[in-house]
Amino acid sequence: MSDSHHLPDPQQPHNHAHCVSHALGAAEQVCARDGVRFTTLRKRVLELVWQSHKPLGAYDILETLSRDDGRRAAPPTVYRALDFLQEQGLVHRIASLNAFIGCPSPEHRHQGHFLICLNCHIAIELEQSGIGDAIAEAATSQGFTISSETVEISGLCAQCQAAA
Amino acid sequence: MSDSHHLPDPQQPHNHAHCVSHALGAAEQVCARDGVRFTTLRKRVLELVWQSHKPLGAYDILETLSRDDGRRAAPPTVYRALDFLQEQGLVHRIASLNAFIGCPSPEHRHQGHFLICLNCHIAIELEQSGIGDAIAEAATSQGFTISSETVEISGLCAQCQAAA
DNA sequence: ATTAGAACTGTTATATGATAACAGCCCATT
DNA sequence: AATGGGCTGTTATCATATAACAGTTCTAAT
Repeated sequence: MSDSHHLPDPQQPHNHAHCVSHALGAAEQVCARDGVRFTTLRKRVLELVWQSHKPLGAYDILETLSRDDGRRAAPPTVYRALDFLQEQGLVHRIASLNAFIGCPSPEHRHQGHFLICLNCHIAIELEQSGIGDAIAEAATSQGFTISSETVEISGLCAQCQAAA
Repeated sequence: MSDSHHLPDPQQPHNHAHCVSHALGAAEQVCARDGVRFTTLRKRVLELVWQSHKPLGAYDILETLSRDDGRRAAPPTVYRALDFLQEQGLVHRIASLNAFIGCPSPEHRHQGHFLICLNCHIAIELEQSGIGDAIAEAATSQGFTISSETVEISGLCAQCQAAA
């Protein structure tokens, strides 16, 4: 499967089913490549995370899961699936929101850098931004070795500004 | 009071009392300038946050406060003080740790960018790093208007690497 | 096919972080 | 000295996350 086509801009109206199927397909591939199990539960949780481009709380996922199954799921069920998905780079955690969002390009491991709209709540992952370089440079200048980065920029997206 | 002298490197041994008195002095000034009340409680909380260069949890502060007073303080007491201190730019919140750290230069309002050591837990605020510019550029290119930034880099500081 | 071990999921209980709502106090201005 | 706004105390509760252990399912090796 090729990834050379562009994914749609999350802010624009688009056929979101494509986003979901792309994400699930990419996830299958990543898990197969890495020899880890993409179980039904993990797939369901990833699918729920991808229900929109808005970061989703673990308890929101839990509630949907519980509703779908008719019985009460417990937090560890969801957190373990989310832990797995994070380890595989299939979802990112947004620390400033205590929430999770699907990664649009999980085939290469990376830290997510996000623009998060305070109005529509959509989070856009920056893919080629120069932020990583600036961070690497700052760290190097202090003799600091990076193991993970949290970069979350909140504000107003272009669409919401135009609407206001 | 002049701020033209350099503050000590938090990672190096230093007379930490200077850090604390500098921070409290700066806080007095900022509050006077902005016409807000630097009450005893707010001062105590700021002092506790400055007890080290490690981000400190709200409940850690609460516990110390309770111990000092002999009676049980309640969470809102601390959270309200922390909210105030954040609004004045006197402390920053570290989202990835659910913790708070004193700002070394509160006289000019800014977002903190941090290097956080996973070993010694010291957080170093980057002051002139180019990260802000890279973020501004990325945001502009997307038509995004920034209202706040969370930049938290975790890894190993120079001292801890040398020690290992 | 069988089975033993590892990995995954279920379940209960609890830890940890943060806020809502209201009462009472303090203090600056009149 | 009165008054009103801002600060603090207090109780209750919500929100997020994890520990610990039991039971189930899958995989790999026989």
